[in-house]
Amino acid sequence: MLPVAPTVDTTALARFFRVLGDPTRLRILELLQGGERTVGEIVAAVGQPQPRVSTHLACLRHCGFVTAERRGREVVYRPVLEGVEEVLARAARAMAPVGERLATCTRIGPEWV
Amino acid sequence: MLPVAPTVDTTALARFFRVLGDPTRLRILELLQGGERTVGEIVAAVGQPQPRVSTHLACLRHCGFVTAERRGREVVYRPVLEGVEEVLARAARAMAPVGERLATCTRIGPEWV
DNA sequence: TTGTAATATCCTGTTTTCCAGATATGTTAC
DNA sequence: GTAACATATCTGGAAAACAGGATATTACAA
Repeated sequence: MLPVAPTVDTTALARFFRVLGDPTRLRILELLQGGERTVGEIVAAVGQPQPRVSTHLACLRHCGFVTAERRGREVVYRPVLEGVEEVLARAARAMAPVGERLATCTRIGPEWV
Repeated sequence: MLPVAPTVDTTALARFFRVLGDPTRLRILELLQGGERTVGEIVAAVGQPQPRVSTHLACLRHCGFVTAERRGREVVYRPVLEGVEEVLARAARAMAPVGERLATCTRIGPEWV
């Protein structure tokens, strides 16, 4: 079997999934699906230190998942990438049968449970 | 705003996305959507060293994305997790507007382009 | 201007993940 | 049994990603 060219840009797609591959970023995206939120609200909602949340927001921003708008001394975040909600929903459903395994599987390399 | 409990198990979901967050694993999954394949075929198709492919296959196996069946001296892999195909398709579409950015964004941490 | 609130960035150490290559296991043929 | 083939695992090392905390930036108020 000859090497096969990927049907989509797997590099970009993998990176897309990697952005989604962090619990905090996922929670932020979920939260923003409820409408725009200030950083302060997001920090309070995910219950993690502000610098960390800010870094994750920067990631989502740079990768084009969300946009930020300054309003006075606050900054409001809002989702911009269409279809992400759908991806999350489908993934949550697809994952269900292996949820247990994924939750306990702490590593991706060897030392698999 | 009070801390909000995640609507889904974000830890497991994040890990799910992490499994998808590698180009080689993505290519393997795509390939397997065309039906079952032996390891040899997969190695040839993705054009990467056999031990590496084997490790990625182990990951997909342990996480419940695929199953393996020994047939003589070969091992045949086959997808088992329903809905993954759909997730990949939706993600590929959702990603399109930011594909460029994701492709050039080599890091997730600082040093953003 | 000085202070304070809101947010962003930088620095450092640790963990996770990946790769490369060597080697082990299992299967069939001779 | 031994050789050849197919696949899996192990080892070490490099790099990416993450956490924690200090610090910088921006905007507003007194």
